[in-house]
Amino acid sequence: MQRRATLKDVAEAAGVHLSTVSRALNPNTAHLITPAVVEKVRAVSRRLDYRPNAAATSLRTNRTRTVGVVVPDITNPVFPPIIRGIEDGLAVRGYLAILANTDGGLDREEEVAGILRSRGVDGLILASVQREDAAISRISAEGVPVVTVNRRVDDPAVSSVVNDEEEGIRRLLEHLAGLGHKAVANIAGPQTLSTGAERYRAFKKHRKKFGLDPSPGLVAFAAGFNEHQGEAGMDELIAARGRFTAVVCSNDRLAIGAIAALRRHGLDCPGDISVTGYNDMPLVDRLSPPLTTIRIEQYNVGVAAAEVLVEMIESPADRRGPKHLVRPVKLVVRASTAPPRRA
Amino acid sequence: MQRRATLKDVAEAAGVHLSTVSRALNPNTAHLITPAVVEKVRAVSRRLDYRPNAAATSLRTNRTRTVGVVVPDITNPVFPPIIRGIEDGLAVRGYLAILANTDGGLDREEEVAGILRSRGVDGLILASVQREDAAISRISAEGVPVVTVNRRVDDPAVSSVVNDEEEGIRRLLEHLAGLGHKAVANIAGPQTLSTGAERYRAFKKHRKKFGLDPSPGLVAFAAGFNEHQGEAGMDELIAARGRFTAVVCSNDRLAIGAIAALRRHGLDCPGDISVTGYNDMPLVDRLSPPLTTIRIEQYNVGVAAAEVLVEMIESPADRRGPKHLVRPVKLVVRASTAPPRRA
DNA sequence: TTGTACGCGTTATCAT
DNA sequence: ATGATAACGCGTACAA
Repeated sequence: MQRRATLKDVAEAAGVHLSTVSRALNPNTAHLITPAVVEKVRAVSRRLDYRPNAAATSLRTNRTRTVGVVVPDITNPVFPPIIRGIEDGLAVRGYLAILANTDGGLDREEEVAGILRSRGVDGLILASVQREDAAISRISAEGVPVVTVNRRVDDPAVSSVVNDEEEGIRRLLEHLAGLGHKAVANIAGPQTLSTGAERYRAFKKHRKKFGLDPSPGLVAFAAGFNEHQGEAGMDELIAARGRFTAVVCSNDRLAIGAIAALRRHGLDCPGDISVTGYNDMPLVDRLSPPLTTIRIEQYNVGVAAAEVLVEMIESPADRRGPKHLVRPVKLVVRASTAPPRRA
Repeated sequence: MQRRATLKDVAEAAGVHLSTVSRALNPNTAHLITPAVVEKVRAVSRRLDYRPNAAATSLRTNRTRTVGVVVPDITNPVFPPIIRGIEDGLAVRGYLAILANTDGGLDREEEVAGILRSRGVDGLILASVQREDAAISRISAEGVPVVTVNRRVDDPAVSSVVNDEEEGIRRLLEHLAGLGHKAVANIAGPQTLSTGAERYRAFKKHRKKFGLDPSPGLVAFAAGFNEHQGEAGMDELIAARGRFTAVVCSNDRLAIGAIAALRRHGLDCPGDISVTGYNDMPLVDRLSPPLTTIRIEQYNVGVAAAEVLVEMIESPADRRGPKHLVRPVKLVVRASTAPPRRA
């Protein structure tokens, strides 16, 4: 493993001073140098395969061109497309992503953010936040560029890129009402997460607008966005003995669990009960039945978050207002929804 | 954004010399310092929330405690669990992962590896390699710690952590033969990838051992590990008009496509044709029919790769032999396989 | 046991 | 237009 070439090596080989090389190689300062010299330096640098030492650069500049990306769990199918968008969005701007998982814990998130910060990341993209997230508010207030993605914190000072939750739920209820459903139940997600809370709020609001049965027994709250909680939620709805012909689930995984529970109770989806999801995760189009759901622009949400963050990083700290982007969503109708059975 | 505390700040606050602080805070050198002083320094350091500047440290030590993780596409459901294993394996050893996607291109992989190296990563974990991968062989030969995961390169000098492909295919064929199948077709994966090649080799070998029909018309080669190629492969098998009652697919995504093609041809799985996958990706247990497949220890493979890499990084360069780990696999029988229909 | 001093590879300021 | 030089924050060989 031979030593990597440094500025000094290039300078000696090119017969100029080290600082001349530095300037010639830096696009922002190359104009200060005689074109011929620039050419020569470039040639030598290429010949020696010179690569700037990132550690030295960031020691000087206080920049790493690296950002921390924090997710609850990369294994959750919602996140990979978002992460991919983030990485691509960062890459075109010359940034790299360090990825970390928190498993949803608030303290673990703070710990991870700390580790990332001491590695000198230029900013943080967080998919792991809860609505009340004091640590994140504090970090952001300290001037660290931060943007949340997919979810947001209640504190409006923290930038975010999220999906149009209200419109998604509205479209689902419109679809179900259009099919003739009068009583639509809801398996709501965790209310500590903006996604769970906003979808639930939208559910209540638009249920009323579409004239659907407002009985409180038609709502079950899931403690987490997973299949197990979806099963439990459906069990709860059935045990409450309310009458409903459709269930809006706060995300796809809850819907998958809900459908499994229906099956366990000898009920057919969509024959007896229609079920909807949210997110349009990979493979939900291949389930049985294929899931009617809301497609979010997972990839674009990621790209947008990267853009917002890089802009924050590269703009002067003083005129950095928080930015809040809301991405559009789309209704995808598949076979898990059908008109209600005639009474 | 107030300035972060440095060694100097701590030294002044503690009334000792900067180098004393450095030693006191470094576990390897703390024993050189009077316990009382160590205590005091630690206290002050905590009070000032001192965090070593990673750039400065790595400028001195030539270490970043960061490794590059290169995958074809994080969006492919096979990879997230592996990546999660890698990250957890790295984290406990104090390393962080920078993630990058290549979309399968060999030149893009080399480019990415270059970017990562110039960021000073201590090593590389590659899930993206092809069997012939000159760039990787060269990088590894230059002394950069490298380990491939899930796949391997033909060059045995490059360390790897892979799954027991032969045993997986053997178990599948044993299962199918046990059900009474006599003619089992194969949708083989890309032969440029070790997974595709090894599974195909094992298929030929064990097909013979189990006395199954060896007709060449019973094999279709897929150009990629995706649903689309699975459909095309099944179309090809059907068009070839060979007789078979089961199809072993080189991975789950091919199997998903194959089942879709069967349906398109008016055939039932497993009624008319049994189908098997490989990998046991998330959600394949919820498909219709739930997929019989081989479960690989995705998470553990990742953890093992992290271990191997860190060991390479931290052991003296001279006695670094390549290491090759093969992880066991498990047959998971679900509903996509059944006895052949009576002739 | 602790202090001194140098250098890691850059960027940026100053002078020429 | 280019050269000299200080400084970024840390680790460590050497001296005391």
